[in-house]
Amino acid sequence: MMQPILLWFTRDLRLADHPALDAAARGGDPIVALFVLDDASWGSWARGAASRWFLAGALEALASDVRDRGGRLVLRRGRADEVVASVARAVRARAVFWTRHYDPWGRSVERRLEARLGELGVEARAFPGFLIREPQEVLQRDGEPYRVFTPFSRAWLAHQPPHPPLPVPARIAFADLGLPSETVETLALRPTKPDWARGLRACWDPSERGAEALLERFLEGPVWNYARDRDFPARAGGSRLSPHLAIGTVSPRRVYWAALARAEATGRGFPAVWPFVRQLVWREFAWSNLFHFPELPDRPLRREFEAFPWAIDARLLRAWQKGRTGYPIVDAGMRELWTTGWMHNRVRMIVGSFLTKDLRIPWQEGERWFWDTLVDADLANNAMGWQWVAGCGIDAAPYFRIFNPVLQAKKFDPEGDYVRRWVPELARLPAAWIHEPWKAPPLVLEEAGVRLGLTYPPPIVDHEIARKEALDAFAALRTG
DNA sequence: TGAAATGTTGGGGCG
DNA sequence: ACGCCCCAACATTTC
Repeated sequence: MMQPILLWFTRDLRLADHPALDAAARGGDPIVALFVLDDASWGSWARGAASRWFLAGALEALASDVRDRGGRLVLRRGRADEVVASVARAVRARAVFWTRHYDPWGRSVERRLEARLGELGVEARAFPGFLIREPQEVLQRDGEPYRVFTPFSRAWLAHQPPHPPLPVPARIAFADLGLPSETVETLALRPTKPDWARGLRACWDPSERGAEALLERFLEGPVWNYARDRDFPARAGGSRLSPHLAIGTVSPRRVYWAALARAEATGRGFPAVWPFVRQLVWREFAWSNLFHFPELPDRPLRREFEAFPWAIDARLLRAWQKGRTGYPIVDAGMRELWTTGWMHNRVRMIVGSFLTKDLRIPWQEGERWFWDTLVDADLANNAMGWQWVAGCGIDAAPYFRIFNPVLQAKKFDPEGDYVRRWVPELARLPAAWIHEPWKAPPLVLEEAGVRLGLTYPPPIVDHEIARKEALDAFAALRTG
């Protein structure tokens, strides 16, 4: 038998627009498909629970696609560099191909792997595919990375248009060499004793086909109203592709091209899809940030924030996590997250501001919670988002930008539909009071069946006071 | 990808 | 008729 190519799947669990797979298939060599569940190399940033659930489904779907082509997706756990090298040796691979990482942990795994493969005399080739552009491509004139989104996006757009996405290779010679393999079950990616994944199953199809369906649905209509609808959490204005982009069941380039092609085909042109494409560029910006500032997930990029007087309070943190803060829009968001593994982006900003400014709990606590509970948990997006909302990032909201949860709710959930959906104990309150039930007249509360402190908590902090305290804390930071 | 505080303007009530 | 005041509406500044 010809020497196979070992295809190490990472966050690229798809067949379409997969440069490493395409290159491997092109030569006609047999391809051994391998996925390694490696928690150790990522340390405290090993995948969280919700994204493990999503991963399980994506692996099953990919395994099925590989099986349909005569092969078998080999599943292993352990240090990826060790496992990949040992499988490469066992199958006498000619080469190992994979999709490149951009986070510091993945990059060091790759460096160790390259060294091991070098010793074995096996070719090692890393391909793009996780991002549309490489982070090294989009730099300022002086070679420094951009620190502000707008100029980054301008420069990003000014580059040559990306290549069109690659189709699924017509012929892929996936091999089944009878290698020992875990199963998706033995990898224990899904919850068992308390099965909290019911809401996730109802929401997501974690497969390449699921991603394709979402993309098609989105481009059939919602994309044209994206700019108008995206900020209203009760509307289905977004694509919901984020978990697929995080795990690679769709490529960002495919999404980008599909949007542009649809704009073209319907005679609308680029501006019609820019608000949506812009979100893809934000993702590129986040990964550029992480690539150039590898401490992004753990340390504030504005170092003075190391000295910020946080107010750590486990009781308040738990109330936030459980969606029992007494601020309906915050609680709705946190419960949507818990139930579905996803939260509307506008609401992510509101709950983030509430945690870091109103409760003055360190942004890393929020980042951790999101990391564990989001199906779309993405190291760069998550870290950048939390640093942004806390005011310590490089293109961050100024420290004094404190969201008022009631005003935000009235503005972006004017009828209260979002709150009604996720905080059912308030569902019968009229829109006038639903975002601040503590101000509602007793009779209104009674008619809606709301008993503050019993059926729904009173606010755990007073926003007016918390806001002033946060500003004082920031002032203390500035004067040193 | 804010919100609150403060300043300005102009219409209208009223002595 | 006039000046004064109030205050809503809007703009600007500040946090």
